[in-house]
Amino acid sequence: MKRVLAVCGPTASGKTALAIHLALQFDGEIISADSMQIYRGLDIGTAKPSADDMSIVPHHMIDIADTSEKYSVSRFQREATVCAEDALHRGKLPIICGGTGLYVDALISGREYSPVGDDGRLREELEREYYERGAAAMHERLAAVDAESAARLHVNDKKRVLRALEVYAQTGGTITDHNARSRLIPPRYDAFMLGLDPGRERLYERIGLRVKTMLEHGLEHEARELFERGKLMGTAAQAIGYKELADYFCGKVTLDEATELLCRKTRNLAKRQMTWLRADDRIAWLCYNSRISGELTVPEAAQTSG
RNA sequence: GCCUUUGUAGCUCAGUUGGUAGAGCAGUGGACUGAAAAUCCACGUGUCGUUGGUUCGAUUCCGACCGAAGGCA
Repeated sequence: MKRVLAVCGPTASGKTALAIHLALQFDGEIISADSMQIYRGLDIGTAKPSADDMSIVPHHMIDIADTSEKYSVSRFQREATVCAEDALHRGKLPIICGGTGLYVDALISGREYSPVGDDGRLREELEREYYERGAAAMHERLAAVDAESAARLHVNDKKRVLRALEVYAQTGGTITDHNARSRLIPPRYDAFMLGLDPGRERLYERIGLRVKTMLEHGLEHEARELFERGKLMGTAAQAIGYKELADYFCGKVTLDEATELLCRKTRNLAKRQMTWLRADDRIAWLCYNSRISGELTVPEAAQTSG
């Protein structure tokens, strides 16, 4: 089976630096699996690799969408697979590097997403009904057609309840069936997955420092440009940093408050990322040593544990 | 110096007409199949500022003291 490498870890754990070292050592190319680095213009706030980094090692799946576009896992799966295949054909080692666990998994595992996407109209309609009739009513409706999904999903899990209803309405089949079939598809790559875990305390400290650096590097200016041009829509509007600063530009909060919120949201994100990664037993966790700069060397990377 | 307000969970604050207290946020754990930097779920003992008094019983009433904010001199 085709072999690939994956570098996983929460935000600010040093993935980018490690991936570049590995790419240089093993003649690899980096495939970013990050739902926000996808977007052109979200540079500082997403800690995108520098132009230098990208000139040393080829990077894929970065700057491929406009911030006004919708993006989705399924599109990522399609496009990133093309990149990985292309790299393999050229004899390069694909190194998947990114903090979006769902995207990493979408590329490695065989799992396929439901053939139907977000049909704007239908989703709008479901949303409207959700507000008119309430969460319980929608959950009950799901239970009538797909009892398993209903049992699995919490009544308040609006996003997933609505998606399950959407899939049923468009395909006539349940998402439960689709998922079951999807699970049987073998993985598309033999992936060796490395995990980076600095530990909670150190991670939070690094996040604080990173936010400070981002602001020094002009995050406010970058965010203001996008904000004033009304360019942040859909998925990109969810990007941490940009949305907090937008509240500041609107005068809803002070810059200090926005900064504090930015740090907090990033910490919340890192925690969720760790929850996702911990549940993945394919990951080999690295010994995270005292080199907190993130400049891990390859021999250190080879010292896997767990 | 006097008067008023105020002191309850890491933070912001509810509350108990006297029977030792609860929300939001933070934090921790978990989930996650076309929004995933999103979304959802679970977890709340803290000398109720200190110290006397009244009371069967006080965080709740009264006094003193300490801290904070405001007002008057």
